[in-house]
Amino acid sequence: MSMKCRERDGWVEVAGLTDFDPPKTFECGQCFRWNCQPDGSWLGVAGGRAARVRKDGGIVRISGTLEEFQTYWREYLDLGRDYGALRGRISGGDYLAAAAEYGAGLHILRQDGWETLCSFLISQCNNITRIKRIVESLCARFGKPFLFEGEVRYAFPGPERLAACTEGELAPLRCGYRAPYLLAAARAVAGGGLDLDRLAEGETGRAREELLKLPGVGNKVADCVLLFGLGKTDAFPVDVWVRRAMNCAGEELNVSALGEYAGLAQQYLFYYARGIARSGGAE
DNA sequence: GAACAGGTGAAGT
DNA sequence: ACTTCACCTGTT
Repeated sequence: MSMKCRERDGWVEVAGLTDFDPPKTFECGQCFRWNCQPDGSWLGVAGGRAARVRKDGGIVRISGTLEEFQTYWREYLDLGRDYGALRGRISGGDYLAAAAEYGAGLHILRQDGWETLCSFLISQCNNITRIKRIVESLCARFGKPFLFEGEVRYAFPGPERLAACTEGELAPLRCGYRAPYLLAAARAVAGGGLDLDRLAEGETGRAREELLKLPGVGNKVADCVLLFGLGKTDAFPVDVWVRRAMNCAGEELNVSALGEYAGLAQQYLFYYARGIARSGGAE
């Protein structure tokens, strides 16, 4: 897998990415700030900046400079990992094989831990539309504004900013009983009691234990934060969709045997199960 | 209007 | 250890 990049007309063009599919990556439920635009590009905000991503033929285009690509987007989009090779090593029966085939091109984004924690606290018992609305509202109210393509966008607010809020100030977000969870998480991170960067460097199980201490963080949210926000590819979040997929997959699928990249298998299962449901098939 | 939606935590068996 | 229920809100 070789990747060739060059900068042209405000975009970075990357050739040779045979296993990166923007729609699958942005629609597989891991992120909430990427949206498909009328022109077919995906517009997103991450790391206090914004970009468009698109793929035409075999060329992936990411707006911005080569410098920005090399220092941020390349890692964020996890373009250096050979997903094709990983997929070849996943084994767990016919259902998982079909799911992996279906999800080929999906990448696990290397998102910010704090943003991921907040996003998945908000996600509980919620649908994607509302999750996205609440996250955007949170950013618009408390995040740092910046210009992108002449329009104002908002960075995800840092833990210090949120820690300074009262529950009343969060009320307009309409996130209901999740508001106190956000505040507690913000205070833990801003106060230094919870160091997400340090957790990312340590062992998955240890990081999980720490996350589970937060109110509103159970197994599902903790595993999503580990996988999407702390780079722990062995984390395996189980939600309603994955549960359904696992029922279909039967005993051939042994989660504990999936090992270091169990999380990738989880993403394939999630995307497959939900994709089938959306296209009207049985679960 | 009731039921439900990508969960959690407390309380009851 | 396993089951049931309330939790805030928006949508069907």
